[in-house]
Amino acid sequence: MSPLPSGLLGDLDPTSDRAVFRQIADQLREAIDRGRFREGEKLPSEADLVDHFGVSRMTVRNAFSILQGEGLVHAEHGRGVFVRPRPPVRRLASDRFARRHREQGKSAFIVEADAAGSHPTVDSLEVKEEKASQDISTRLGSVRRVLARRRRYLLDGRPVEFATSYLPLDIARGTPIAEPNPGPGGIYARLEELGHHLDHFEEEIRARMPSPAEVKTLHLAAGVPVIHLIRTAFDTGGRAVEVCDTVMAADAYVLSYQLPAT
Amino acid sequence: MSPLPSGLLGDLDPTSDRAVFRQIADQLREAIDRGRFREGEKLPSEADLVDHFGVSRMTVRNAFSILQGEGLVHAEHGRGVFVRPRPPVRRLASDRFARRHREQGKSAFIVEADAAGSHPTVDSLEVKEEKASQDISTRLGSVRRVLARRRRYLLDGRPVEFATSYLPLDIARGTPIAEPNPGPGGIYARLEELGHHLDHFEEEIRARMPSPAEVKTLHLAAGVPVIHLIRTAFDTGGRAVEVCDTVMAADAYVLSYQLPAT
DNA sequence: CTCGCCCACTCGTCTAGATACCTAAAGGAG
DNA sequence: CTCCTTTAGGTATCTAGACGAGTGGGCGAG
Repeated sequence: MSPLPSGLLGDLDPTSDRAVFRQIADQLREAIDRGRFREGEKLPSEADLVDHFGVSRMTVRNAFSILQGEGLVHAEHGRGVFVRPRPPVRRLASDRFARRHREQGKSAFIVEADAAGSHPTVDSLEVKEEKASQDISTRLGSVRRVLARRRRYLLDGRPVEFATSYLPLDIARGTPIAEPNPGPGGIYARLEELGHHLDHFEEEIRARMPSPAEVKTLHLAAGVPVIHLIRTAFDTGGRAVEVCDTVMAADAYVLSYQLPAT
Repeated sequence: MSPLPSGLLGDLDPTSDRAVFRQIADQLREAIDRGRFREGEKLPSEADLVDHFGVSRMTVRNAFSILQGEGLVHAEHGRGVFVRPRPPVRRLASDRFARRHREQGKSAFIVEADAAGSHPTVDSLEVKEEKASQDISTRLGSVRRVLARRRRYLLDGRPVEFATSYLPLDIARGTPIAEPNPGPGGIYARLEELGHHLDHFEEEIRARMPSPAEVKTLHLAAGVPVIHLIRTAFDTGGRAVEVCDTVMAADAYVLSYQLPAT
């Protein structure tokens, strides 16, 4: 219960219209922005702040809850509240599905993570046939049932992405694509071997807060949104041959695209 | 203080490990997902839920606070808590900067919004020379000062996007680009007229929770992330001629890109 | 020295109020 | 009829305290 170092945080302004817990949140936010507290560093405990500001504990907790919602800090039960470190991000370039990257033998995720010096893992593999949702059916051109390939990607043990690929049964059934491990180069390599020469991809990107299930699967901290990416692969005949639905921890990714100016 | 319609919400499970306020949040979330409460509809008041579940008010508020963080509901002081309606989204296609779209005379934003039947506005215009931040300087190739063009875009009165364009002074100073209204086709049209023939754009996309300033500028509800897009325009000589830093309300946008498979 | 236990510290959850302020509708004064 | 006041029903903020439970260090037993 050592008192706060004086000067670290200021006083409240009783004349202000701003609610006390917001003022406290503002002070902490500013201290973090100014680098007074570094990444991973422990903030003053709730009890410290109760003493320093002379408010009740709920008020302090309200302040912390604001900062958590902003993704600035995270609380650890029994330890304290910490400045949330910015994890290393994974950059996705727009040429990541270029044919030349498929010749290697490993999946794009593994190759890329190895190059970045991280330790990649893939788990939660599930491959099965199922009924297509309305949305997937529309994107694939009115198919009823699809082959679904689900998997989760981890970097250095941290889950960062959860993806499901959907393929029409007439394309995928009975091929290596329906196997848990589709072989070198991934399913895009298999699709081309099967005569579905890929022409282009379309990607749709949204960002939103995660559902409770996504929080669990991706071990998301409070205040971390997800990037929801839906990619459709088209063959040279203009047919949609695959839809991949991906949910990514937003703090782990930067997406990068090149657009022609023509 | 009319009692809740029975059957709308269930009971608590006292044997569950799950905290009471989470159980309440779960029930409300499920009721919303199942369509028991529609978009814009008012949820039971805090007092109703206090009575129904036999808990204290703080517990109910905690439950609401979870749902707010998920972007599912929003509270209106003195009115109630409402299911947050999903606003119409603006789709950004990857060909939105194609040269053919520039010949029209109006800015891309206006044309597109008119086509979608919304009422577009642009405000908060500011054009001035300033010192380049480290990041902007790097992207533009070590320039010290830049012309900054700031503006905010609104759809039907709702702010959806806040953007700043940065251009090297040797390109922009003294040209229509330095005017508040750069003329038909926007600054990309002017750049081409000035001999900077555009070759391609690079876009970097991140998603995160907004800063307090962004919440204010974009009138963001709780639980709405922002999409942060940084676009760099390159001329045919490979020089970066503009960087545009855009912050978008994530619930108002779907980004769409086409990637070649080659 | 090592292991296990205890205790201090810390956040998590919940209660039971009090006061403030906002909104909307009803009702009364003009 | 119009406008203002009242009032009921909402959320916003804050207090004071209780108990639960995870963490980690210190200390004593072996």
